[in-house]
Amino acid sequence: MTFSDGNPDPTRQVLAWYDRHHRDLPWRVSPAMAARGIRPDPYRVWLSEVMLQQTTVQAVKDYFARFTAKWPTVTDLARAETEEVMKAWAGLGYYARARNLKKCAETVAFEHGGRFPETEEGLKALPGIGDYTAAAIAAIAFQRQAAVLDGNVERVISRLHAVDAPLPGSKPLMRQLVAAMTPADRPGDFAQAMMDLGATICTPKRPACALCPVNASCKALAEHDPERFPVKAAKKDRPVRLGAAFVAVDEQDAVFLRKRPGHGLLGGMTEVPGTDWTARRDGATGPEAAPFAASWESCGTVGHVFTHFELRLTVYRSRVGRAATDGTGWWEPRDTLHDQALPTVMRKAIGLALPDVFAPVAPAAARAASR
DNA sequence: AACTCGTGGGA
DNA sequence: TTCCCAAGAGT
Repeated sequence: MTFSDGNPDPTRQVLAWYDRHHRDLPWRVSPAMAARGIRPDPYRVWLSEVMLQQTTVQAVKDYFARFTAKWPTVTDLARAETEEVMKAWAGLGYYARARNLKKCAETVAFEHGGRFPETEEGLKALPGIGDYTAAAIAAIAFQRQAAVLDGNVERVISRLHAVDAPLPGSKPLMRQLVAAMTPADRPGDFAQAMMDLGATICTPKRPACALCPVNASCKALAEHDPERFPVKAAKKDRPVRLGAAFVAVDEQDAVFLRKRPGHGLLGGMTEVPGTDWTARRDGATGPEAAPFAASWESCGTVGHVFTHFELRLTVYRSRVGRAATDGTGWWEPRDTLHDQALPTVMRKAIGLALPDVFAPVAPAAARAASR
């Protein structure tokens, strides 16, 4: 089949490329299996899609394996303790995803009889499932002709059509362009093909256009500057915030931990006591800011980069009796410390205070941050 | 519509 | 070193 301009149908070119060059991923049903009518488990599709939100395939693989081993079905996950889910998610980031994951599992298990809705609209009504994830599950798990638009597809589409309008404003246009390409017969394979193409060929820098199945149709390549796309709005600067963290250790090497509020930054995760993180350079980051009196000893500073600010956290350590602490937390034995729902920044802080508990994380970055 | 929300890896 | 960014969602 050819179009009037003489180029092959880009949709079929993309699918044919996917048949040969698709990535093998733990949550994926290969195109050969899909052709034989094998359908992926909607639970595994959903879990992988949520984990992959703004997160690399490499980072997701281990977490996906642990989650599916521990909770093989959505009902298993729905019955789990929320704290156990937060512990299993610790280190993956964007912790609202874990809270919504649990809520979504409960809704599916207890209000939908353990089955996921099969339409985009039904899926999007669930917590943690937005435009992209709803379309991806509908297409991949339920063979619905849904237009799947993620960062990879945005790059491929914006280059194919040389979309000059900047993201995110150009998203509706791009969704329309994807919808026009999405086939009725293999919508799930097509979505995954476009994402694989964006991840392996149509890359942000130095795309391998010579290997691209749709290079003959690509307007950006014809203009000799594919890297110009997608055009994006200017990003804001990342301010620095300062704070202090206090690692209290008792006679048995247990560490005093607290639970953060269930919403906002690192919501629902575990922490060591500390100050607020403020932009003020004259803010209290010394031992006088500690939640309880002790002979606090400075351990140095850890740096940590969040999405919209950079943190420099001064870390203090003290050996204290259990009676010295307030009632806002608990004492966690050092043997079970690494199983807690501690986000990476807290592991860095504890690692600086107690190098034999957590290996110091990213020492180079920590040194840079302390300057 | 513009902010908030993590982390690690690659160039 | 610094920057970018990776299968985005919620508010």
